[in-house]
Amino acid sequence: MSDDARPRPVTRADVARYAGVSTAVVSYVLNDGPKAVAPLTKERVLDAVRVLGYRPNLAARALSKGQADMLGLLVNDNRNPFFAELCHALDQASADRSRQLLIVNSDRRQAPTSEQIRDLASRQISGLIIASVLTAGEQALIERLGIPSVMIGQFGETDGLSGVGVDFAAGARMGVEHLIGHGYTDIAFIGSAARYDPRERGWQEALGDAHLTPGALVHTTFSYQGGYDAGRRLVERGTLPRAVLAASDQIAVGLLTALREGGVRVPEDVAIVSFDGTASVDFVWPRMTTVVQPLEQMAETAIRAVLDPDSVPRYVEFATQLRVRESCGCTADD
Amino acid sequence: MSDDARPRPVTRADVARYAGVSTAVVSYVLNDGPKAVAPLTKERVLDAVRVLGYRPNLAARALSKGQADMLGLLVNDNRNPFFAELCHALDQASADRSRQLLIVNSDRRQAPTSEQIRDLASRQISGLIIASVLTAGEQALIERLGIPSVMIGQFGETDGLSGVGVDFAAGARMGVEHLIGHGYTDIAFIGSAARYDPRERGWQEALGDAHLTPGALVHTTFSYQGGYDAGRRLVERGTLPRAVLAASDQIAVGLLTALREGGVRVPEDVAIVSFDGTASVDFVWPRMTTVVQPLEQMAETAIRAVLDPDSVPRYVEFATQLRVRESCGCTADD
DNA sequence: CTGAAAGCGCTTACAG
DNA sequence: CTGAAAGCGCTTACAG
Repeated sequence: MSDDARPRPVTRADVARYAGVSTAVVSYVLNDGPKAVAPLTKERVLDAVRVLGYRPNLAARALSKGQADMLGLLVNDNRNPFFAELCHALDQASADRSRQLLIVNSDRRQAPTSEQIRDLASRQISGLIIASVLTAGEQALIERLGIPSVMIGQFGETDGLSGVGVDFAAGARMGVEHLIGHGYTDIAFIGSAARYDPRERGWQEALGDAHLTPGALVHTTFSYQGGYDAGRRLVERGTLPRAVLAASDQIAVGLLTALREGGVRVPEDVAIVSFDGTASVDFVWPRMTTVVQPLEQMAETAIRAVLDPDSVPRYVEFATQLRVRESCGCTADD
Repeated sequence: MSDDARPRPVTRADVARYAGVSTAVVSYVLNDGPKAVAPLTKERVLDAVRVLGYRPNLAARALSKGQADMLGLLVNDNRNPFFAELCHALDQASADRSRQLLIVNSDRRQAPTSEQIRDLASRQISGLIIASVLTAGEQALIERLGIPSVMIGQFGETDGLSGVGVDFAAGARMGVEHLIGHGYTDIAFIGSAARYDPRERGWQEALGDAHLTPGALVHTTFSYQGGYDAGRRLVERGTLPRAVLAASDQIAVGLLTALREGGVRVPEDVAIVSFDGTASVDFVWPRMTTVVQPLEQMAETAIRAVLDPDSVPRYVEFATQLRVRESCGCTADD
């Protein structure tokens, strides 16, 4: 229905008139403050609200309070399965706190991130969650605007902003140690070189502790295509590692495709452990053993960090968990 | 940075004072109307805006205009790859029209869809895009609220609301005809029974036209798990079809996993064509031949339908396109 | 072409 | 415990 004839909406004044009180009292009732209201008056007001089907105009409320009940989320691309799950978890966590999440893809055409940040600010958002990599200038802008904000899923602490993440290095160690437990000694790492990745360090350390020499180190992009390209390179090189730790599920899936295409069997020829624990890798074949990030908890913590900063440490790091499937060489009934 | 000390923001009054004009003139300049402004005055205002770094308070604007520059999107679960791509396309199309998209997952805990619709309305959204199945009551609510709205990606026309979709039946026919072209005669369909699916009809018709008897018809849910379950059933039954049309990419991926797990080769034993054309199925092995929905065009049209209803027919149906890969039996260099 | 002013629907300090 | 009133930052009909 594309009819523009909106019915005149019920306003607070209507409710006040119906209940025989002032609009202030209606506010006191609806907001549970800042003044107390006599029980009977309260009943009358709630009744009026019910009868008239009243809903506060949230734009008016936002103007009046100088703050909307919306939270911004900056994400590079919501289609990436990991970030899709993160968006979903954050949306749920926001809703649990009666906030609407404004998801902004920072890969939008012709929209510099700094513009998007300013736009969110002009919408009076009461907090900002950042799930994409920012420049120093963008971080400074956020601080200048004074928006409570938190980075989620990034590496380690960031000077200006508070953050929620996982112990990437420990997670990677866990993955590599599992591969070592299978008896593999030639274990490669496929990840990104864009920034220093603690997963790479975890891989190295686990191998060092086991007195193994590091296998191939392949740098690529965080995408299916990146994993695929890395896999092709390994296949063409002719010397395949016995096992691989992939820095993300997407890389692992691309790798898997390249290996199969090259006639390489997984896990018989090359075993894989990936990172993230998205649902999608439970439906590839062989099913992927993966280091799981606790997204729900991370999301819940991030929302709290933004709405109630003092209740959360400046940097919160969660532990990961290994979800064992078949890509590592375990069998379904291990 | 979780500091709540927001700097006092620059308001329209500041700009007016700096430029030596009234706030009305500032509005005329910024909104290009409704009154004309002398070129020199305009320059002075724009200068003031630049110097002061002024950004309009969008909550105030929304209150004043009775309409926010935001569009709502109702989607069942943004993690589903197809809907993730749809969200992304709609986000981009909204941004192209200077609107912010408010994505609402209708699978939120304890949040009836009708409440979510009312909530969006109270935020003064100027339009609603619906990518999930609504009850009659929910549709009626939307009409009652008078929000311009459009359904996207659903089956055929819906009485009340306008819509944008694809010709599902023709797409399915195209997929089945491709399989027939490979010489397969035993072609199954895996889809959902929740509502009548035109893809099922397209499958039947294509077979009928080729004088083939329909293969197995398997009803399941639209998910990886649904496809997996359907695949297991086929494998356990022992009589595999020679080819399958899957009603969605997710179903196809789940099916693929179940088949491989059962030692069935794709496409040598069972060929698959799927529906949707999401990016993810280009990175399974074998890569999936799929019927592609033109999401960008659909998204752009849906946004237009909501912002400028008269420029778009009440129901717009796009054609699909076959993306040929290897799961159907074609070889990489076909 | 420009401005003074009312109004959008809330919140909240202030007074009673 | 309740209310009259100012104010949030815009837009826009009205007057000049």
